[in-house]
Amino acid sequence: MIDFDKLDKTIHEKGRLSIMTMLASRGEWKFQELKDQLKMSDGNLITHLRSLQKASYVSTKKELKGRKVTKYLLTRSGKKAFKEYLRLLEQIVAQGSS
Amino acid sequence: MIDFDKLDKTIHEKGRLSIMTMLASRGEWKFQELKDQLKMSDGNLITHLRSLQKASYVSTKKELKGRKVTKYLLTRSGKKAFKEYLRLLEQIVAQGSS
DNA sequence: TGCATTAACTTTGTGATACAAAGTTAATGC
DNA sequence: GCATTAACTTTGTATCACAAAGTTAATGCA
Repeated sequence: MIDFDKLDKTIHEKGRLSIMTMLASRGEWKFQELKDQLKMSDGNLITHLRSLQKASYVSTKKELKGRKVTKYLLTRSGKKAFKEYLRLLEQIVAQGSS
Repeated sequence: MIDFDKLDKTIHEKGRLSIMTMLASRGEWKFQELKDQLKMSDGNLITHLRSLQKASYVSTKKELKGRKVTKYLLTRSGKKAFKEYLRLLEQIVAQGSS
């Protein structure tokens, strides 16, 4: 049986899962880009980003030239945790398709 | 981009996802079996089962002979919804592994 | 016959949290 | 100096996961 206890709750939430998926598929995303793509409110998006940062899954890069811009990206441990999470998804897919 | 809005919230919760995965992998499960496997409290388990029933994803079969026993199984639309959910998981895995 | 046991619930309470709306700060360009 | 914009923070609400304890009805045994 699949060990559902291992399913990372920080990642397994629609909003954060979508963020993680985006960050995993392409290196860096601006706050505005994430907001546009995911159609989240500022407050909701930043809150999710904060909890991902708190979990050390996501870090930021500030652009100093020009307008204030913050870019978000996965940390090493964020990549690792997401990979592990995907492993579980694969197991679920395999189990469910049997 | 993956359409995360389509991600079925009724299924996408750890407890209910584990129930759905079990029901998808084998036809029928007794309440007690689910409880033992998933290590959930009575209250928590039945609540999740209820919401799955409310969504018409799960139905029951009562055994009349002997001790009171309730068996749970996926409905046709439960199978369909789960299949659709798995399709999305596959997309996430594909996207995340790229 | 009645009592303990068990399955399958229901009820209740609590704590966590997703989400939106509105306000704040600081920098830019006109 | 004033409007605009990005990136926040704060606040409030509604939902909901989960546990604990209580309820009901049936069984099997003393």
